[in-house]
Amino acid sequence: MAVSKKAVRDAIVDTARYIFARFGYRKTTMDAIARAARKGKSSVYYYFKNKEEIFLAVVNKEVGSVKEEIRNAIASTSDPKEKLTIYVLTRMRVLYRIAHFYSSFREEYLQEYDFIQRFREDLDRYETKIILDILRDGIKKKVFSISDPITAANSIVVALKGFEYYWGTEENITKLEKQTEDMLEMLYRGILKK
Amino acid sequence: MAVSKKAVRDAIVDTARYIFARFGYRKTTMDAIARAARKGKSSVYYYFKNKEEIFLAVVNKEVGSVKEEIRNAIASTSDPKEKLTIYVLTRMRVLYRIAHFYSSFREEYLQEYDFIQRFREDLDRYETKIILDILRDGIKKKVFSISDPITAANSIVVALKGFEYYWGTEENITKLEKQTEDMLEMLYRGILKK
DNA sequence: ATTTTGAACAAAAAACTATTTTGGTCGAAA
DNA sequence: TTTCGACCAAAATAGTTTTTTGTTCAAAAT
Repeated sequence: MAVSKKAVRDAIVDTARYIFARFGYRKTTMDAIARAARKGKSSVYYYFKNKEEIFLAVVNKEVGSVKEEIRNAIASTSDPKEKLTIYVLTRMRVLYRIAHFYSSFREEYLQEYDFIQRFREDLDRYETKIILDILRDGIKKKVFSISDPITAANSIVVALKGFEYYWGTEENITKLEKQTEDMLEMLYRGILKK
Repeated sequence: MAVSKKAVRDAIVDTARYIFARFGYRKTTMDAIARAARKGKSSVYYYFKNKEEIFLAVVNKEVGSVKEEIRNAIASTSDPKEKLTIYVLTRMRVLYRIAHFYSSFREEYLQEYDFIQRFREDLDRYETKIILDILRDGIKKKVFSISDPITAANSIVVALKGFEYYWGTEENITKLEKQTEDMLEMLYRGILKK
């Protein structure tokens, strides 16, 4: 056992990631994955039950990376306002980058696969929880004034979803970053006169 | 000329609306439209150049109705805050209703048709303008305090887009209404402590 | 003059068939 | 324990025929 089973599995996941990104789910073949991983096709089946399991592994790892990247970004400060800003901006950039990396999926009928739906819901819950934590911390530290943090967190998640539409069309991220900062400013100050 | 040419045209548009809603764009046939309008297939061509022109007429009328419904709704008050609330809630309800009426389009690959894209952009500009007008009026009336109303209007449009995602999945509108009101509350007050 | 329609036709979609590719299995070899 | 060639059924693709559909047009009806 020169290399561990897990190491080979991980290597396959890493190469599969590029194949999936370039060809989408449907047009990616097991043979292509195997060849890219310098393995026989049936060897791949020694590590994975089927195609869906490979894809799930890819997505799982991707989600893990996203969460870690965001976690690292918001760890840089303890100021709630700053933390929320960094969270929202990082989230926007990371998801924009991923949407462009997996660009081939745009022309695929994604809603067919219901495990995608489940991942979205999972990510939504994760987002809501992070935001909620930041909001609660901000309330405790007397930075935020929010009567119902859970509701507020949900609203922020919904509002951030609005950017999704532009990931496909908008080619340069600068505008989106500006737009994100603008929305945050509004969120902080509100628009009502005191 | 018992009935005007325009009247017949309008009647065809009205019946075509239901056919398109039930079958989507691609699966709607000229023959089906003609039969539903109690006309020979070639008679329809006396009123419309082709299939796309009929569909465009349907969409145009729909957009007109939406705009009118919203215009009527926000005419009920002159208070800026109330007006913005009514606008956002009405918009949510109207678009939710339309998304459900044209439900067959969900399984159609809509992005193929670029005239749909143009309608979205048109509606976006319309929305931005309405919101901007309300914001400016609110500033003048010392109800709102906004440094850059154009930017704020854009941000609100983006945030409202977030609801779009739920039109397909969410079956009862009550949750969405509640969610909309929550988001508005946050928009008004902001979350920062003064 | 305006409106309607049946007949006709090219283009597109659908149905069908033959062929190839692909996901997945298994037993043997390394 | 890991790799892989051989194999198979199912699915995708390519190729062909048949049917449907969008559009035109000249003639008939109003």
